Order: sequence, then C-alpha cells, then structure tokens
Amino acid sequence: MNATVMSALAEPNRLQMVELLRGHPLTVGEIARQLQIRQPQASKHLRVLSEAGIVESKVDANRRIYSLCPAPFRELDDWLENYRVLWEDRLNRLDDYLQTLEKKLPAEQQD
Amino acid sequence: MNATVMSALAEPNRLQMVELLRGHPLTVGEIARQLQIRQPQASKHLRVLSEAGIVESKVDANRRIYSLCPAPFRELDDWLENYRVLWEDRLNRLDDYLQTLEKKLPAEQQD
DNA sequence: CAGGAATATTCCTGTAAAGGAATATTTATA
DNA sequence: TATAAATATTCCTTTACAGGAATATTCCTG
Repeated sequence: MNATVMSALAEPNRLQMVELLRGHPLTVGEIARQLQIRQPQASKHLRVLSEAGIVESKVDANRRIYSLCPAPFRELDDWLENYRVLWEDRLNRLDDYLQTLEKKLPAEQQD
Repeated sequence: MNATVMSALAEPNRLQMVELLRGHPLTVGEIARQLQIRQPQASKHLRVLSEAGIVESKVDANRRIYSLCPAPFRELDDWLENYRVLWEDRLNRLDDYLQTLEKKLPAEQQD
C-alpha cells in the first residue's frame, strides 16, 4: 500500500473533499464554498490530492473541474483484501481461543 | 471515515508495522528489529497506532505483544464500499458517455 | 480592451510530528 | 538482591505542513 495516498487522506479537509467528490465532479470554488475554506487552501489541498493520484482536473475555460480517480481506491480495496481475514474469517476465534487457553493452562495444569 | 486512522497509516514505518502484524502478533523488540528502527521509535509509533485503535497490546511479563484490531479495517472497508462504484459500476461508463455527448452536441446539434 | 471572476502560486509564520539520546519502569534471573 | 532485558517516556532539535495574505495568471464579458 502507498503511504502517499494515506497521507493525502489524513488531512480532514482533503478527506471531506473526497467525500464531496464522491457525488460528482466539482469546481474549486464550489468545493471551497461547501467546505467553508478559502479558495487558495482549496487549491492547495486539491494539488496534494492530485499529486497522490486521487483526483484529476479537467480544464473548463476559467474553471477547473475536479473529479475522483478510481485507481487509488481500487488499490486501497485490494490492500484491504489481505486484512479481511481479520474480521471475516473464523480462524480469528480459533486464535483467540488458543490464546485464552494458554493463559489459563499454567494455573490449571499445576502437576 | 476517520482521518485519525488515515493519519496513523500515513507514516511509512507505521504502515509497515501494520503489514508486519498482519502475519501474527509481535513483540516491540521484534518489530523494531524487522523494521530496522530503534526501540523507542517503535514504541512511539505503536503508541500512535494504538491510540488510533489500529493495534492493541497484551502484557506478557516483560514484553508487550502487539496485534491488529479488526475494527478500523472493517470501517475502512465499509467506507470504501461507497467508492466501489468508481470502478465496478457500469454507471461510470454511462456517465463518461453522457459527458462526451455533451461536448459533442453543441457542434452537431446546430438547429 | 478594461475589469472582473476563477484559480494557482508564493511567501511567511506557527505548529505538529519524527528521530536521537538519555532515562525511568517493570520483570526475569543469576 | 543486584543486574540485565524489554519497553515506555521525556527532552531536544529539525523538518514538514497547514493556514493567511498577497499576487500572478488565465479567461470571460461588457
């Protein structure tokens, strides 16, 4: 997994931007307005998102329309695949059981 | 989605720790050794992971055994659910198609 | 073509966080 | 009980980054 993507999403405003763009592409000004931040900050955050490959922009005359790129989300999903075993798999419970057992044994098995 | 989790995973060493712990629980010393970092730094990073709820520790006498907590990964997975449409769904192509159409129309539909 | 709108960029400042070194704390062990 | 091992914590320094303000740039419109 790419730490850059995580880093880009670690900033609350940027995370909000992503959630905002989930609906549909948006203009810088519109993003700034909805997030209640100033335009320069919005541009800067969008730059970070863009450099992380999370977002791309399309020029529309005066405006830039930003939209989400699928790739990093797919990668995140692929990465998470390796961790699904943590909550989906039954082996967890077995593991927990064995560890609990280990804790108990020394006291019960005092021969 | 929680920016704190993202923030915790944004640091390369911590991301590596998580990937390391995916295999099985580990000791602080063992983690430090495998990541080739000093013990105090390992402890500090584990603290951050712990406070983000990504990791938990079990006391074993002299040692602390760290293991992954399922919750944040599940939450991440749930969050991603909303974005799967970005690459899985056919609506994307429809959306692209409509936008392409919009671009073309002004020229073709000159009535 | 002048003015204004939309956006990006630069400079400055404050703050958070990472790493290093030293040390405190707990526990096993000789 | 003194010592060593494993870990956490503290203090210090450096660096990265976020926000503010100002400004440059591009493009539309009257």
